[in-house]
Amino acid sequence: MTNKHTQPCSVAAALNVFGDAWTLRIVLEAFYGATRFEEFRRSTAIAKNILADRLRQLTDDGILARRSISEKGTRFEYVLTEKGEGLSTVMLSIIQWGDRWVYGEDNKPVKLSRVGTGEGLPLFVPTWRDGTPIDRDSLVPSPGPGANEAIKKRFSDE
Amino acid sequence: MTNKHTQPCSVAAALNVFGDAWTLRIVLEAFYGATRFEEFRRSTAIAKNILADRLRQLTDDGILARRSISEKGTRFEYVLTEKGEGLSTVMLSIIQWGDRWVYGEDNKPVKLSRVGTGEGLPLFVPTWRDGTPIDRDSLVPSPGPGANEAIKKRFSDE
DNA sequence: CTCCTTTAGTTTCAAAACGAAACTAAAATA
DNA sequence: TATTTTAGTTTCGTTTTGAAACTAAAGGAG
Repeated sequence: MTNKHTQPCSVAAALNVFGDAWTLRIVLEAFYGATRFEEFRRSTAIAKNILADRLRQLTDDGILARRSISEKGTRFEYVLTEKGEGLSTVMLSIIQWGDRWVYGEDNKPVKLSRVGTGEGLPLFVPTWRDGTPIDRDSLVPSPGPGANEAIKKRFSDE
Repeated sequence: MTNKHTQPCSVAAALNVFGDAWTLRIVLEAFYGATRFEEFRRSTAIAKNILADRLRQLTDDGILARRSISEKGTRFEYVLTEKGEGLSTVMLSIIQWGDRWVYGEDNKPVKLSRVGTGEGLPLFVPTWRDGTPIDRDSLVPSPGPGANEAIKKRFSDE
């Protein structure tokens, strides 16, 4: 990812990390437990050169950590860092959106449940502290502590 | 997006819709209230040909609806459909991840608050019904109602 | 009504990214 | 020891991107 986005915006910054066709797919497989190069390749059917590149990016960006497995080996495992685990909310909301809007609730390809209980993944809806769902028109953006002049100008009056 | 992903997977399907550098950035601006071509272009600094293409995709994919404004005009507005509004959870979790892991909580460029009260956007964490946060190792994937043979084979025993 | 600016694009063309296939080399397995 | 698997890299044609120039209609100013 060649730092395409330069504007101060968390979504832009996030897209510099995973704004492409494969990165989040790889992260999903890591969530499902994949750790090895061939594991990622088989489960996603991504081309090997692209996979190698993305794993390098993800490692550079601190989402995955690459650890040598078996002394003096050319074998490695890729494991999610804390920053990578932090993407779980993003992953889960994408899964729920795809289930609902692409496949439909009763046609979803994969079901996620809780180990032990078997309880299904509950649909989650972000809410305000009083429990009201956060919808678009209850939200107002304003310059944050790290805003630059452009952001201040843009969000001060509108 | 040339339906790059063919596997039955909600994340793969979602990436066919927004797995690129710009689409979610455009959707964010729509959330912030942008409706017009030039509005999207100014706020994102995207190239015009790319913007035109992405707006077309988003319209084709049912995320935005393109509506003529002012009779017999070549002026249009792009508004989020219900499917597009459905991405709000995804948008919010990306924003929170970027705030936390790219900029840092006390350096975020944009602050989101509730209209009226001014209440800040609460950090949201998906939980099981008993309130336990959903973490990676409490989750187990299994074939869903729309699973094909490949999915069944993959998730039945592991 | 006329000129100027804004909006909403399309076209062109060079540069960058993608991806299939072949190739490499070490390690694990039979 | 031979074969297969793993983890890549290299090559090269195809696709996508993006900056810049170009169109053409609509809106606004005087």
